[in-house]
Amino acid sequence: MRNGVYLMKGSSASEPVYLALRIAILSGELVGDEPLRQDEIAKQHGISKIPVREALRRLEVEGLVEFKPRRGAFVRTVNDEELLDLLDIRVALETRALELSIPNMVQSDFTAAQAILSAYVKSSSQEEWGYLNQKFHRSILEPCGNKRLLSLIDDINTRMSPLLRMRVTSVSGIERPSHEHAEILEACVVGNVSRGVASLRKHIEESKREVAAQIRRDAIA
Amino acid sequence: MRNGVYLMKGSSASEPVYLALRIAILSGELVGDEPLRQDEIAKQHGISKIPVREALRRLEVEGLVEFKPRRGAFVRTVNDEELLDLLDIRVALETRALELSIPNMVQSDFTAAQAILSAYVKSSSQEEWGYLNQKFHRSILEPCGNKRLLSLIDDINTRMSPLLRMRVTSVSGIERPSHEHAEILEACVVGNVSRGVASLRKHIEESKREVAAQIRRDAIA
DNA sequence: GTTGACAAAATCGTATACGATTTATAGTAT
DNA sequence: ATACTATAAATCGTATACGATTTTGTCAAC
Repeated sequence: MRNGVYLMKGSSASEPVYLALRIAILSGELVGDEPLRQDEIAKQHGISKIPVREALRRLEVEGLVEFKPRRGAFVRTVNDEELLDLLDIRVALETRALELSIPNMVQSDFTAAQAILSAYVKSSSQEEWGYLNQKFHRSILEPCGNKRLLSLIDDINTRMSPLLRMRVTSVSGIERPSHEHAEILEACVVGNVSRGVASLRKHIEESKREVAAQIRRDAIA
Repeated sequence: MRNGVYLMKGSSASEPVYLALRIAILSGELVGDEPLRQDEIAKQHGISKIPVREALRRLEVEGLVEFKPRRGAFVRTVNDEELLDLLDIRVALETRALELSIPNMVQSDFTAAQAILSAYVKSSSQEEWGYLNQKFHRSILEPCGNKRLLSLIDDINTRMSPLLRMRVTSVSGIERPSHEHAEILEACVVGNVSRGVASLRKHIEESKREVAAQIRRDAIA
């Protein structure tokens, strides 16, 4: 637009593209190794390549996109090994967060968490299940008071979500995790840090084993 | 360069700028809230603003740089609160890594770690101390076999280093950490996971308390 | 039908150009 | 001197332009 609007009001044409691409990748709309054509994306958003490239560079750091020299950007394919690695990182971060969180929890935290669990058992769709699951975890970790820790946990979950979607159609049903969630919350209520942490750790490690088993079976089939 | 070299061989003019800026910030050469003038940086590297901006966007995601709308990029000032938050994250990540690492450790890992400890007690400068400290931690965590966990630990340490440089001139001398390091390694050698993890946790938490105490004192003075 | 070579098209990465906005400067009024 | 405009300079963010590289398409040779 040599003549016309030169800039947005709030400045930054890259921000909307960044968010749009991020969602497209995380939702699974854009999948493995798909090339991200800069001109095309630019045209879709009615802008030039420059802010598109900035958005892609940001996604690169987040691990969602990969740049290959002179070949442009691609949706990053993450393998099973990475999924298991990320689950171990989750164990580390979430157990620490819960440890810091429990001493800070108050009555309203318990009721909020309990409400999510109630919705959880009633949930039907796979999608809703995953959403509530994440929400429950967040609800018991939020009181930890460490913002960077919480945002790091979110990052890891974000990175995992496309992987999990591919992997776990129905990893382990709803029975086990549901029971484990109740156990964790129970420990929080009575303020038993070590028991809560142990339960959470077992919960995530069990999920990891389930995923590992599924990967093993897939490898054979 | 309308006439002349249009592109690098290995492609990506942003990479060198990215690395240079990263080092400049982490080394403390560029400090708090300093504006990062795009044209100036571009000229220094003999390139245009475009790759400079891409480098800055990458650093933004890493938390080393902050963009203010229409005002450009600034070196991000990190406060004491963030330093303490990062230390808690370190506890989470390193204890988990050690837990996974100990069962994998072999004789050569022990001797390598011991060698670093020996150099450690002989080290004179503050700088060397910090370097060996980080190296010791890495040496006992590396066998964990989780690449993303290790690189996340590196990231966190990277983020902390400018903060620590400002904060800790000599947090706690060399006596305590040196003793604790030996204790951790001892547990690794005998393969006692829970004792090793407990020692490492105590070690980092003690450091955190030292830093917290220093911050408290500084606030008064 | 496959292979190889070459030309055309697509795509990348970045230099340059330029409107918009912010920051610095100068001049005027209080 | 201080405060307040008005104007100039600096700086930002991005559209456009273009050389370099990669990919695709064509066609002849085998």
